[in-house]
Amino acid sequence: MAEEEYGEAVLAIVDLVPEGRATTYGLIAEVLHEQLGRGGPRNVAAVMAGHGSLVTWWRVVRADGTLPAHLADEARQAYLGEGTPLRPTGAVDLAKAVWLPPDIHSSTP
DNA sequence: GTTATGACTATGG
DNA sequence: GCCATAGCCATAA
Repeated sequence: MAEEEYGEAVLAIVDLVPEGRATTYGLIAEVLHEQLGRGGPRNVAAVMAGHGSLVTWWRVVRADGTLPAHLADEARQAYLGEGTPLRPTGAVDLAKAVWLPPDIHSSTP
């Protein structure tokens, strides 16, 4: 159970990512692991695969700023429209565009 | 209960 | 710089 809760949490964080920025599966997974006690980049990806269409999925990239082949093409257009810093390789320049997810473990009273 | 799979990550060649 | 392997976590069959 609680798959929805995990999914909601993932979608919520993704929805919080500001324009022109991006975050990684690992970071989201790490924060969720603090909140829900379970975590894994694979699971975050699994949620995105199922509910990704409901959020700005292109703002979530892999640890090196790249994205799977079937998404890179569409994500690229989104990045151009939002002004997300990209690398010559077509990947997101995480050095500038990285966005740290809200660490509720320390921010929330 | 066991096996297979995945929008992942880190390390080694 | 790119390709292959190992490890990890949860879901689905």
